[in-house]
Amino acid sequence: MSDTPSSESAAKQKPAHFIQNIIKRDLDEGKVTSIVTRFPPEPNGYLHIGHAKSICLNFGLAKDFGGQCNLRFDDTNPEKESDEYVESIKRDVSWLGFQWQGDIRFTSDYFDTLYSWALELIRVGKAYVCDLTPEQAREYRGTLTEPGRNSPTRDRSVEENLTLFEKMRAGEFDEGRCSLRAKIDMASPNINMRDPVIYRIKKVRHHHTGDKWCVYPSYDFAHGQSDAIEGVTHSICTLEFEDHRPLYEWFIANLSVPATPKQYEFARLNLNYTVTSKRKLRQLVDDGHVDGWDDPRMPTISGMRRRGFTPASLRNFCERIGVTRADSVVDVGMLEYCVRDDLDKNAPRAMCVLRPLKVTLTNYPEDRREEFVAPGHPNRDDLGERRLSFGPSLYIDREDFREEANKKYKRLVIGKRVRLRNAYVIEADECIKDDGGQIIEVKARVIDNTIGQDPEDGIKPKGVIHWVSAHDHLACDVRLYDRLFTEESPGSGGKDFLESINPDSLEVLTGCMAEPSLANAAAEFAYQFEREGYFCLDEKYSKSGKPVFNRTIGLRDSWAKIAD
RNA sequence: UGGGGCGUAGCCAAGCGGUAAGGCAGCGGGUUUUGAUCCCGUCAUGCGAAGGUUCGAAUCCUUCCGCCCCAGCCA
Repeated sequence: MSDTPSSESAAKQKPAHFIQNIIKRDLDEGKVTSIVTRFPPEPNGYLHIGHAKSICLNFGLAKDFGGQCNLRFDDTNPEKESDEYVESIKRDVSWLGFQWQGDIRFTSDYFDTLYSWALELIRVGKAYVCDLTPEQAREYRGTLTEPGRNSPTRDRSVEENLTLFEKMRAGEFDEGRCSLRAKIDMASPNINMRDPVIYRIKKVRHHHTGDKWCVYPSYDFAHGQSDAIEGVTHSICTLEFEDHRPLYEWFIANLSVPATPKQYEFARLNLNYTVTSKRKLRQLVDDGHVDGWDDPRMPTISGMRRRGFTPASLRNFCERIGVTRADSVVDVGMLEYCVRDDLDKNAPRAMCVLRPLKVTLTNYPEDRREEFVAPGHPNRDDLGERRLSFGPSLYIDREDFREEANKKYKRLVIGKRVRLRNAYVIEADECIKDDGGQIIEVKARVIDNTIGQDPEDGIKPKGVIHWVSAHDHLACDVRLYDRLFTEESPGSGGKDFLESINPDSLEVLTGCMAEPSLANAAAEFAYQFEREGYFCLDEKYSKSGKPVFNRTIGLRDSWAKIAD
């Protein structure tokens, strides 16, 4: 019996955003009978959190409205593109949980059609071969406040243009020698309409078409027409393309395209303490500030995957931040919340001591061993249970012991008691220091009959700490990550963004000790190390028998505020 | 200083003439063998500003202010 009335769930539903409203209206009015969207990355780098927003939007819309979403590589500039990027993008989209409709598309698959459309434009006198060099073209274009001037070759005959363009295609001209331009309006207040270049010469091998072409269509000439070829109904891009929309529409109106897609723009994602420009991410990689595109500190999809972020958490994040036309900077804390939210619900629990401190139980027989059973998750029986072996010698975290402390400190203190998670309550008697005054061991006593119950004398411990036994644990390393930048907006105020790199964004802990069950950890599988945070195996640095764990994200820590 | 956009809490974001949803963060409290989770409460007499229209304005009008994008043969 379902007791969730649809009205109640409807009341809790997130309100539709402006693009969903546009689609609803188009469907209602019969402008389209079903929708087609597309995610169109250029394969010139790795995908990042900003792309995740676009992916979730485009694939999400198709799902919500029963339409389809294509994956199309917008590969019109062979100089920057490669198969390595194509492969990583395919992997990232799939990993995020989306499946594109049909085969993967490449804009380069449409080069023949695009070329014929260029000829079509020439034949109706709406495109011409321009002999201006790139530098001259810039001068002729005018400025933001001054109109441009017509190219000296703007009025060539159709025949001459056809001949010249064919020669361009045949490789008879050097790069930059000439270009094909749309004949629109050199005085337009919109600079994109001042006779934009639609074909340029690039004698570069293309990752997908090889050496077939030496002229390549520009983004503006390729994008809308490719949308039309695929039957895309709603072509969604970011705000900076807004000024290109009149041009997008001009091509659709002036060419014999099979459909009339419409372009809509939304605000790209910005996150504080993060950079999301391809140029900057590339620089972090190339200059060696990080371990590669998939460094766990990177906001790339591959970096976040290695870090231990889950597809569901990223999708949830994209859902929560909304889709609008207002420039905004989302607090990275929102992302962290989504990651914790998903991991808390799904990650099995385990104990791992990050900074070991030896504890000897003086009243526990030296040769005695016990086994305790602990739940895999405090409120999910389906996650099973694990076995913990207990003995007279243990390790706890250095942070969890103090010789003396005030009442706010709820961990182990001399003369006080603490609960060992899933095991006994113990009481500390003394600690031993080395010559440098460093505490190297704690002597403590087990309080009898405290498994699953409070001490019989009524003196209850205030806190609970995690532990591993000395005789049975797994040695491991742990890599702790902090935000990559120390400033909310790296590189703002004319500074170089590299100046605000956080020198402490990576802390490698060696000699950590985990409970034995962690020996079976697999990459991309999250655990909660109780009281520490969420962790997953790092595939790159782990070796058999010596795992390395990445801290995906720490637990929320209200003690940190009290401790200050 | 041309053109195109955008301004609702610390952050994100609903709202579309009927008297400011929700989430994150924060703060206070409760439960707890994780200082976690969970639960409860609290958080905009005001929507960039000033005028105007109206019984009534975040929503309509006017003016002003601020921020973002555009002068690649990049996307």
